[in-house]
Amino acid sequence: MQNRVLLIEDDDELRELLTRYLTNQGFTVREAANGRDGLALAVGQDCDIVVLDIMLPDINGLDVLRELRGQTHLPVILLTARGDETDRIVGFEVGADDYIPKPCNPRELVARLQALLRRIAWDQKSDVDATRTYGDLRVEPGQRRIYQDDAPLELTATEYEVLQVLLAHAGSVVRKTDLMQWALGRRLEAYDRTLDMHISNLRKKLGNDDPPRIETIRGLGYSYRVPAA
Amino acid sequence: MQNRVLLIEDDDELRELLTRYLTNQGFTVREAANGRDGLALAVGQDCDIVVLDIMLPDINGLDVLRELRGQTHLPVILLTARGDETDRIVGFEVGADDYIPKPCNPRELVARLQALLRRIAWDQKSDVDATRTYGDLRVEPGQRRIYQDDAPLELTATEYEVLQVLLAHAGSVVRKTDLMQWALGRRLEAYDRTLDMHISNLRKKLGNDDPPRIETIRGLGYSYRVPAA
DNA sequence: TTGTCACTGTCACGGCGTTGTAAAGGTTAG
DNA sequence: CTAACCTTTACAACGCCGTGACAGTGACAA
Repeated sequence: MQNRVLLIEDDDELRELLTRYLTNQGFTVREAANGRDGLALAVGQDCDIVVLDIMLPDINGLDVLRELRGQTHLPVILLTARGDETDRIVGFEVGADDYIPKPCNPRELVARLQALLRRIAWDQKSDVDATRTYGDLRVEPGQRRIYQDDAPLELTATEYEVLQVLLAHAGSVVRKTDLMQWALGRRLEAYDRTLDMHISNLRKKLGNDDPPRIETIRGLGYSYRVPAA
Repeated sequence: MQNRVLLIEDDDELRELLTRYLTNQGFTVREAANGRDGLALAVGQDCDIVVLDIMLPDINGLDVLRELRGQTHLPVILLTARGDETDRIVGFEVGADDYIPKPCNPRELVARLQALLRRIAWDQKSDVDATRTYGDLRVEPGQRRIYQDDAPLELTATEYEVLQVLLAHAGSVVRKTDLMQWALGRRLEAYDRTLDMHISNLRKKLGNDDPPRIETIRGLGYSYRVPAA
């Protein structure tokens, strides 16, 4: 895909350098030497991403960004003088996606451009397909459900968390103290039998196989073993 | 929206410092002190964004990222030693969204976290103006109406918002706190039963089917399930 | 082997927090 | 004023977590 970059930068030398580099890297580059022209090109929608210098002769770069954000959510990377922390924070607040201090390394600029474009491409596809399978179990994080052979298990919120953590560590041991922290969100205190109960209930709901799916490692914790395929 | 950060960092001191800061800023933080645990927590999908140190005791942070990218497109911000250009470029190539040199300024970390989360929210909301259909329901954002089998539902303004949000996330769980923020535009306070009432009224207007179209996920929120085609 | 002890499995119950819903109260628009 | 609608109040029902008790089990030493 040929990506189109709008480069808003008043320093002719730097602008031409970057244009050459970006073109070499396979981008189509449009150039503007001041804020007014840049804005006009940006709202023209003929680009996929904007690289915007903060120091501009006419309008301040942050004002350009503000104006732009009133109309679009076009991705914007700011160029600014190194160390100017105020500009940086304000830039993010106004709606910049990224920030690179000048003098900027062209390779880093390209890397950040590509990262941002990739992020947008990912986001526009549905990403809730992050389902994981462990033998006959299937975790659907979006639905917060776990299926066993396509039949949903009737788990409580805590049981889901516990089983999900065990599955994520399938094959290796999860210490009780970690399991407590990750699934229940609190420390394991002495004489606290809560976890044992959840494990017991989970085993019941998973069917009390032999050997058990949730294996006890005495004195340590538990381990989920995926049944032989 | 209550954002959940997964922080993978082996330096206990830095990790606790960042956790405290992020929590203060309104994030929910989960912690992992090594790559293996971090990976397991990340695929659990109980977080919205990952902050990942490159220097880890067990698995290299870049390998963690590679592994993660095999399964999800979860946004990832890398923490790495200042000036290590190789790591930086490789990091982006492997699929990182952003990069912050250590020692990192917590304010900058928060600014970048928010910029990235905002970008994702923008990208995913791109089609709110288009008419969408979910089974026998059809959302017409232009008219602010929802049709059931071509007959308009008599919804109040708030009911429309609530149902529209649930439909936009059809099939997955919408947490009550998010639903409140997105549909009612304010935070969910304790003992606030407003949402429950709107859900109750919506269920009545949608016809109290069995199984219910709007499913309750106790302790979490609601989920609209599209009736079997 | 036998006894001890700490750890684990699980039953049953209590209590608290969450949810559903009716009805009343308050607010806003026409 | 009236009507529509959002919010609050109140209460009932339920689900789920955590606890105490007791039995079972493995580890270890004598």
